Amino acid sequence: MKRNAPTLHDVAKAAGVSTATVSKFLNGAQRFSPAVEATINSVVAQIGYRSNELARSMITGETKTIGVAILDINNPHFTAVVKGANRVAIDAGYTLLFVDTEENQKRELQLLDTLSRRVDGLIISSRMSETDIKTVIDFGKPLVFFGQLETAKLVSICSAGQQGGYMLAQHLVNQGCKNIVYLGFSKSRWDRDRIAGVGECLESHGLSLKAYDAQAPFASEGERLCSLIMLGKDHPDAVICYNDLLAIGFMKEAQSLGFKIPHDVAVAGFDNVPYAEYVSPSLTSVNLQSEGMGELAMKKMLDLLAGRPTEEYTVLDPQLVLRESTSGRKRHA
Amino acid sequence: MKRNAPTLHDVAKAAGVSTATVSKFLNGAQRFSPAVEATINSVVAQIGYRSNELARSMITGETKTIGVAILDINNPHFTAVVKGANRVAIDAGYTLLFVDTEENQKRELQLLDTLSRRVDGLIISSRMSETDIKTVIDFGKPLVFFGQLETAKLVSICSAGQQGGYMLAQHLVNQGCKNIVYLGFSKSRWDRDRIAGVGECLESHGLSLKAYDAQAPFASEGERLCSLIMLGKDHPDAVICYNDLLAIGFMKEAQSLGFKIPHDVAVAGFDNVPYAEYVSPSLTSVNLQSEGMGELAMKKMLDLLAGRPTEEYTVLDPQLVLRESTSGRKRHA
DNA sequence: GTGAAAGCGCTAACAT
DNA sequence: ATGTTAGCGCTTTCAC
Repeated sequence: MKRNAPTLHDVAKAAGVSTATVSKFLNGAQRFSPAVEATINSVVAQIGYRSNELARSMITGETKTIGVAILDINNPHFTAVVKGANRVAIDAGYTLLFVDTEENQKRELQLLDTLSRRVDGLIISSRMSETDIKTVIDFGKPLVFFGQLETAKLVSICSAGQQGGYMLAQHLVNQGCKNIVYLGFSKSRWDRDRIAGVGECLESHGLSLKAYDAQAPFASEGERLCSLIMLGKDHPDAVICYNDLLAIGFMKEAQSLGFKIPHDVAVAGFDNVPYAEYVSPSLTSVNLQSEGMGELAMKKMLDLLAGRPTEEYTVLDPQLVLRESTSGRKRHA
Repeated sequence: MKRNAPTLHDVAKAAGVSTATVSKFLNGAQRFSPAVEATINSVVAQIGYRSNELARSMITGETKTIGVAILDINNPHFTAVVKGANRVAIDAGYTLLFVDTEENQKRELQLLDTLSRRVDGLIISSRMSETDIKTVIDFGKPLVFFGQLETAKLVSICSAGQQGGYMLAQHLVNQGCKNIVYLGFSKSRWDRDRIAGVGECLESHGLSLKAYDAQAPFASEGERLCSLIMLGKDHPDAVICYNDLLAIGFMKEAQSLGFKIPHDVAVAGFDNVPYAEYVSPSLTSVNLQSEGMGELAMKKMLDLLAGRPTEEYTVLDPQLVLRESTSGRKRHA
């Protein structure tokens, strides 16, 4: 364990050449005589020289690193996004650095600030205001954002939540459901789209929609709100949740309360998290292509970095994934 | 969107003072006359100056950032570790940077190398060889490792997997199970401990243990291996899985095959992931304190960074979390 | 209190 | 093919 790491200078001196030579050679910017190259190589190996990336980045202005800010690393939707982005980044020779912004929403801007200085670009999922987003834009780094902004104009990606909501509602109506409620999470940027789609569909069938609002998109909130939703007079025959986590919690509690799913109440969510398949009954969900969103975000980032043109606003298609919680039939293979 | 960010120099010039003054003031290293301070403040606000952390870090040698390498961000165990570490880091004024090493095990060393150059310390969860770990140690950054190493001497943390295994086995024996198998994941550093604990307990009861090995610690592997385990002659009456994910997959498939859990076969796992509570039947698990591990790792890192003494090797106590998959009774509140 | 000047470790013209 | 020389933006003695 070295205390003072060897510098380019040390290598140059030991190899009897100039720092410029060592620098160029090590960066593959230029070839040198075999003798020189060999000497440099051996010296590097000998003294265990490793370039100081900080100094290097300072000059080149490049870190070969992309920052990804996610809301909650415990949420499978976000981890899937990260997985997708990571894969693309690695293939392109970039490293992904993540920060989890949930634990400290107050410091989110500061966190992004810190992150932005260490990376070449930022991929952000956030609930912050458009004003704050403007601040982030002013950090001056290429930016890819999840979700559509009203005022700010930037590269962004989203899933067609409205269509997803419509699909889900249509499916439930087809199953004979008449009294459908939406268990939402209004703090999220996506909530509005989803409920709008559901509402639009129901309206077209002459049905009305009642909505509840969760404080957090967690299973525990689904559990908490279940009795409120199910133990009033004429309980709903279907519940569409803002996400799968809420739905999973809701299902558990509903079953504890003695309801049969989907017989007494059908339940569905959004995100198609892996666990949707493993709960009982398995959960019908709208696949929003979480991983695909991550991949796409990273691809757009690479476009931005390379100065290639990239579509400003991309919408991914949702897909209904039918399972037992709304069908009662054997789920599709 | 600024192209060239303003520098300390710009601030100094605009404020009519020297760069040294601005630097010292902004870092709170020294007080100046009210007039000067006010001018600097207003100039900074005006031109939107932000310190270049790269340049700063280059000199101070500090980044106020800790790198965390995790095996798979999709695994709830690891995300919990991250959550715990993140909380402690933020409270101490540090930022956490994560990398997911799964996608590219071949490049893991390189990834850690890249990461190590940008952070003050490294917290690592890895399956790499002790030789490779030596290389990481030579990066010269403070290091906290999850898991005990045989040769390398470094600050590390682990859960008492052996005790956890013993507890689980004892519990199943108490429930009357006689034919217990272990569905392991031998590539993991923890697998050996867990099976050892299980084996030790069974041996003390004159029972033998059969073991299977998964290729990955995922639910899909649990599903895949289920028929192999359950459809031979005299199937086991209890299956202890390396982790909850395997157990969840196994349970789903076992139920598809017509087995009742825990009546026909009891199932248990390790990690106590959030979803263990939401599957049916709910899954008995050994709580390894994932979040606590993350917190502790970060605390040790802070000790290291501050030059405080810290226990070299810490073992966290496991706790059996009893649920329906092994008890048949109503689960504990 | 305030500033001049010397670097941190590296890259990038521009020589030679 | 190799070296010289400026910095990058910042901190930090050490003067005044």
